[in-house]
Amino acid sequence: MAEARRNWVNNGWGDAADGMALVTSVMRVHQILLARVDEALAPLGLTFARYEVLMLLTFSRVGRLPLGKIGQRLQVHPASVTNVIDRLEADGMVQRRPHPSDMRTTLAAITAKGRRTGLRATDVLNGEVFTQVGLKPSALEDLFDSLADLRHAAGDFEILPPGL
Amino acid sequence: MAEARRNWVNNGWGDAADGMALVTSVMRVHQILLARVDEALAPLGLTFARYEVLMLLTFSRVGRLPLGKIGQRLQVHPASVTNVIDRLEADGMVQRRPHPSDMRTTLAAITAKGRRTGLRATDVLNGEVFTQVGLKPSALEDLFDSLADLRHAAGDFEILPPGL
DNA sequence: CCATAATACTTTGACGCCAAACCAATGGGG
DNA sequence: CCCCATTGGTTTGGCGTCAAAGTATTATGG
Repeated sequence: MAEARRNWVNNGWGDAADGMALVTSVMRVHQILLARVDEALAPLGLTFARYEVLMLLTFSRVGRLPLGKIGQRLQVHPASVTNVIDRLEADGMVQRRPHPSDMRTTLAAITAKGRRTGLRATDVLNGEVFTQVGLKPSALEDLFDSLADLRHAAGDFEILPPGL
Repeated sequence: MAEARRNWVNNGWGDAADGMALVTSVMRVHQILLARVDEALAPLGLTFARYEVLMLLTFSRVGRLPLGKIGQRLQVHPASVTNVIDRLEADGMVQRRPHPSDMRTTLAAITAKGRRTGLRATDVLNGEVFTQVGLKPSALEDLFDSLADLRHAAGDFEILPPGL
């Protein structure tokens, strides 16, 4: 990593070296954290993608959302949503239901098993990952803020739910 | 994102809220940056994974490395290396060669086309991504340092090449 | 010196992500 | 009122990642 940065500078790309190093760094940290999360979730039959959907539904008022809404909130492609919901449904954690008035849209409704599993997954993640990042609380907050700056600079806008 | 953090606090998981927010944030930033990079590289027939291999070979003394070494340096699974090299070889940017003394190992050797494409890709990335992260240089460095701290806390050690 | 362990790569299979093409249903504008 | 654009999901196909099993080859210990 430091070596790559050196190579950049030595080739006259010094103005881009820090950006390159940052991008590489983010890729690596992502890889590390995702591995930690997925390892912690594996015993519950979940992945991070599935877990995110479960929690999104858990925190929704009625425990059900249109697939499209899920994609928007989690910022993933519709095809990915279809895929994840397929698997959650196969595991009985979610159920597809028709939308009462719009026959185009499909609702994903979380089941009792889905809620149970999501709750247990949260306990595991809180204990094994989220509280074990390895940075002092203040450093952790600063890091989050910097990443938020980067997201905003990239045009990543918050999609607030109706009523917030 | 801020909403998810609120949900954590409201459920008595306040001690894990910042860690959760950080993990989510890293996932999102990774998604944003990878999309930027792959979009910039697409016209050249490259992806970030392929680009990394190309640059690793470019900066190696003789332009050739054992596949296993590539996996170690880039921190990816051997199967991923096989996969990426397959594609680079199909595009004529790399060539598999037998190791002179150890018949088990395969060397990946970069071709002239590989070097050309890697160089052009670097120009594009430097101009369109690495210098356009959207943070002040100082903020960018701080962010990199924080991520480095996190990596080190996670036991991510540098694998220096022989002679550094 | 040979049987066994370790190393290097490939294959297969599962998962995630995205783009493009494809249906089904809704909703305007003529 | 009907045609057509838009919206919502699914399908297909391509790419990347990893784990586990399989094949070769090298290295080692009895």
